[in-house]
Amino acid sequence: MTEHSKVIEEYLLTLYKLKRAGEPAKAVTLAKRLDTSPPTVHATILRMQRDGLVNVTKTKELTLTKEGQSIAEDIAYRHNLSEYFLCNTLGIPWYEVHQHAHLLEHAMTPIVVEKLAEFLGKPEFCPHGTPMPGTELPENTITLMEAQPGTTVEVAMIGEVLEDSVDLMKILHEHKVMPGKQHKVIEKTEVMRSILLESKDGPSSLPFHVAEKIFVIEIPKDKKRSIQP
Amino acid sequence: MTEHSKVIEEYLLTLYKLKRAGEPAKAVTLAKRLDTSPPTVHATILRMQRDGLVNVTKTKELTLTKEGQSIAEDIAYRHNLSEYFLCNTLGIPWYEVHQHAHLLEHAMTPIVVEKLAEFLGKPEFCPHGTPMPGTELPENTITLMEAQPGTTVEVAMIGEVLEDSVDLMKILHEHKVMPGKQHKVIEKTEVMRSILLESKDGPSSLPFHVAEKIFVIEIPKDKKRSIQP
DNA sequence: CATTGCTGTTAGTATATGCTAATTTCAACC
DNA sequence: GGTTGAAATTAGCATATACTAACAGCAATG
Repeated sequence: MTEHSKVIEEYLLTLYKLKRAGEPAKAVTLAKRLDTSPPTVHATILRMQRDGLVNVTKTKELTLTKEGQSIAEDIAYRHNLSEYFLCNTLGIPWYEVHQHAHLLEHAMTPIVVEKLAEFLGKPEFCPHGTPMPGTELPENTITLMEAQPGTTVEVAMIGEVLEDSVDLMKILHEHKVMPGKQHKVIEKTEVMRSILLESKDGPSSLPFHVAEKIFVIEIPKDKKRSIQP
Repeated sequence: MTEHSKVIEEYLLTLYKLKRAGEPAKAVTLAKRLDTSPPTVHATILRMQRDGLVNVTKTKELTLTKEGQSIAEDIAYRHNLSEYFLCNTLGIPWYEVHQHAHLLEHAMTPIVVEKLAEFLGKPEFCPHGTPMPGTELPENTITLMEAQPGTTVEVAMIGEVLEDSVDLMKILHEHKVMPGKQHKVIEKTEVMRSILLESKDGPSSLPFHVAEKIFVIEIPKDKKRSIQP
């Protein structure tokens, strides 16, 4: 497990997240996510292949090798741990921590990771609800898109894709669409392509493409507010 | 104050530390400290000149520009703050924190720096006793080389040059030659080129080249143990 | 004054990372 | 089957960072 450059670590992490989200792990997707040109991505992938980090299938799908996977999980862990620290220890708002963690994740030695994890009490989820590698979301987790109008749901995780837009994150925050909060699904309107929610903090409207990336757990009616005070 | 690469930040920090230590800020020195070849240093300095970070005098001395100085102080602050955090919050031994901070110092956004400083209570010294930029050691600080046999001194700072050798740092730790600890100067032998110390934890012998980099404060006889329990 | 030796500099390379423009490939669609 | 369009790739280039080998400059020393 040699050390790799920041760039390579970014590629690995992005591939890892794409796979997690069930999105196609192709070169174009990487290019879009990383905001780099396709030729650059191409060249970088060649180096990663050479170094045994990824494989390319006949259909041009990118798959992480054992080693690539292992490194990616490591980076994801450092990222989530950093976010947890920034939010819970330093008090940086949960919707802002992503960008800061983005730098820290490449600058932590194994000892720092270990000591930080101990200090934080070995958290299993980052402030956006993303489980650390090795941990999973509850079985009954669905996306907000799949939630039926009339039901009440508790937010479990804000999809990582959404984290890139601080503006959007801030709005989610203002509407208390955040892990642990409960919302009632009012309606899903195809015309507006958005979902209307209501919580004790007021109503919210989320476009479909956002709702797709928000993961929730349906709360049985008789257990409502069991978690949320 | 544009962002600069890790490499450039390293050069700036090294120049800053050289100047602090009163050592010649020349290209060769940089090459040795950074363990890179002279041609590489040469080329990098050209870029730094181009970018308004350093000036080169006729005698080939390197001086930081206003901007270079300002960035260097920033990095030094991030470094010292990181060390303080790693040592006091995470419990990593003081003689090991340098290497870890070396990575973190380039990965902290201004907000993280600010929040971390608040969290730590705005410390003024790192675990090695190095003052944060803007803070100074007491006026009466001398090097251990200058301390007279027979006097008792309290360690104020372990020179940053020494931090690079973990082995040496560990020995200093084992002999309790660390900030805040008091030692009696027994003798300074020219033949052995070393200084003999004694503290309640036992005797120590430090070679001159190390003693030169250890900064102490002479403790008046009647005030001995006023600080150390 | 000439030699020695450190320091700085030039020349020549290499690699990682980035770009644009142009070309190829390939599947999907008419 | 041929066309079209997205995706991949190639060509050509630029910059930052590294190296070794070779050479230049200059001060100290004999």
